[in-house]
Amino acid sequence: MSKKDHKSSKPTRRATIKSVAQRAGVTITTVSRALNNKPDISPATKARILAIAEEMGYVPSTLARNLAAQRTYTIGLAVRTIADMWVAEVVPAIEDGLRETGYGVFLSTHYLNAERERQAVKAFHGQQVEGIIVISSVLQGEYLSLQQEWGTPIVLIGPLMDTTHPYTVLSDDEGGARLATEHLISLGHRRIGHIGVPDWVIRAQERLKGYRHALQRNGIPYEPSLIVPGDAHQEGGYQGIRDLLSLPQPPTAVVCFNDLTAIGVLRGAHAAGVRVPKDLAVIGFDDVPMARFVEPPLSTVRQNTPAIGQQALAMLLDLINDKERSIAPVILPTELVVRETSAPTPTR
Amino acid sequence: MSKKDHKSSKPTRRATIKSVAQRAGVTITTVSRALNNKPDISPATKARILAIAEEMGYVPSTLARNLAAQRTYTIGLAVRTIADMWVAEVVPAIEDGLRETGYGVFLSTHYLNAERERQAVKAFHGQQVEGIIVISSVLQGEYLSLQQEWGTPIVLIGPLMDTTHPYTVLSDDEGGARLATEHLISLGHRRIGHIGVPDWVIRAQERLKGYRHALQRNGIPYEPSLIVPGDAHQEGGYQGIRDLLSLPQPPTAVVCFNDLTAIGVLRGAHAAGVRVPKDLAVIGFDDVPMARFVEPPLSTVRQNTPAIGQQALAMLLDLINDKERSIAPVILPTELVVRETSAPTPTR
DNA sequence: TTGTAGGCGTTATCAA
DNA sequence: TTGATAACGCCTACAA
Repeated sequence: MSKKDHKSSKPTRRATIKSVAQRAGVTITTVSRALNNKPDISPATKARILAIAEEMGYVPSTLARNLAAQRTYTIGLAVRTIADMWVAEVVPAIEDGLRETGYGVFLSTHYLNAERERQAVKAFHGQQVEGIIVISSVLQGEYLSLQQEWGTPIVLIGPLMDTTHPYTVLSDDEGGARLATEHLISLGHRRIGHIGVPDWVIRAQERLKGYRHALQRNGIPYEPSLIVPGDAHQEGGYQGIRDLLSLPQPPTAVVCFNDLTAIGVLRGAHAAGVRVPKDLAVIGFDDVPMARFVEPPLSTVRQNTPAIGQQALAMLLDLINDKERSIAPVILPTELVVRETSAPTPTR
Repeated sequence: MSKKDHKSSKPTRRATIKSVAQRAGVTITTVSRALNNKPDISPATKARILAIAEEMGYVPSTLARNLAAQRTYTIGLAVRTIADMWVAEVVPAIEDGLRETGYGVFLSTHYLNAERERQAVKAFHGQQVEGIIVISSVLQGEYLSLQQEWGTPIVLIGPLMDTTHPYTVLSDDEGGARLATEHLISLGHRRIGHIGVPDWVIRAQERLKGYRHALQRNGIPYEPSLIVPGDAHQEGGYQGIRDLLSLPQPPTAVVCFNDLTAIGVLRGAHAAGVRVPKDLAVIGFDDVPMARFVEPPLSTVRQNTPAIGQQALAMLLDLINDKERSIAPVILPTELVVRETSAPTPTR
């Protein structure tokens, strides 16, 4: 049994509005009216046509419909990768918000590669999407001109992006880091380390800023030796905590750029015979799924990813529908999640 | 600064083949030839037209092109949810395979809801996709007729599906479970429990079958009391192991339907004061990311998800291009991942 | 209430 | 080598 049996043996073409019209003995205009429940049609014929259409398995061609209407009801979604918790939480929010509207979603993955990202967005334009959302982007300073050239709204979200773009939604990273740091301070810690990432990651600077503000607000002097760079991965956390612990006066707590870094810290501390949270308090950022499964379960800061998706979509739809929109970025609050890696200082 | 500045200030309509033709003083036919580098055109006019098109920022309308050509170079991808490791591993494989071909991907999430799934697939048909891949499906016995009615190839993959559909790619669940069970047997275990899921999950039966075959091959009698149902979640594992441990002769090892079940077992065993792997060996299925982060790291069986995606795509493209295709399901091997929850029996 | 006819932006088939 | 013209499938005035 080959393909032929399933496909080619059925040379019957796809049902069109024309074929339905013929079968119903009316013109396509009438069928069109029935399908789009326009007023000017008798209930009887309408019902009859609908029944016939149903029976013939007729599904309107979006292609033709869109060509006529000069719209596509389609948006493009370019993501770093699908295998990422952040993306996995945002995309459903966008998709669900779109469900009611009848929009379709084109998906493309760019793996944080500039050329791929550019290609993906160009392909979307070729496909005549009405708007584009990019989740994590490495392109800098290109989107505004593309948006203008194409007349297609582009909204940027995600941990990596061109923050100069006028249409963005982001988490309050500064506030989140401040929350984390103040939590540790409230537990009595005064020597608090920070493991970040290289400077070019914009959001990292926000988080570092939040850390510094928290210290400042509480009259704790900022000490550069307590700041070490990481790499947003476990390795960086592992190495970072080793460095911090080898200081003459090591910190009693550490704020990490993200959960992966924090998990690296947990390992590094364990390897160095330092107990968490007894000897060292640790806090991450992101609340990745495995945060609750590490030993001990990680205290962290959670972003409201579904809300980010919703807001980004709302922004995009507003732009598509020519609604006025402030170009100020939408900034969403974060939430402290206290688990077991944060405890009072031993001395207290 | 409002949206207007970015979009509406550009009231110039999108360039069309017609406007390019006018500007070049030729007919659209000639322009079409120039753009699609057809033979019958003089190099001179071709160059001139191309230059003008470029200058006008002309991009052909995919909509019109597809309508005329009756092709869309687009496939539909209906997934259970994006926030699932299995999906997250398969989708990139499909996307990457498609990248070279110039096909676009429509994404839709159905959350294992029959009506949503039906709608998603119908929407794809409306969008005139050339093929559809459904990742995890609850629709039974519908796809074959849809495929025939629409003339659109449909390939099913994922842990849940209509196995009667002619075009499917799946993991060798039976073999995987056999692998897991034989691993435990080779460690000296003879009383091996099994925590499964309700019968209606087809793939679960395969896994149970693999478990039984392994016992049989090794001359170990099958004992129904060692088989308890689970729910594919932690709760089922937790409860299941409590039940098994309360047996007069509890098992020394347990094969779980999936990793979540196994993690539940780990908790249940811990709560009951049973040490893993010293008193009880545990093995899961799927190798979810957190499998390596639980304590102790979980032994499990991994599916070759990227290969599943690749095979599904290859199958779909073959069907689209009217290549002959066996209707036999493609079955891909699994791999044993030994970590620390499986150890020899204490008595040995 | 129903039908006619033109248009949406391309491609493709004939003629010229 | 170029141009007219008919699809493609649907929508929407305008007519009947």
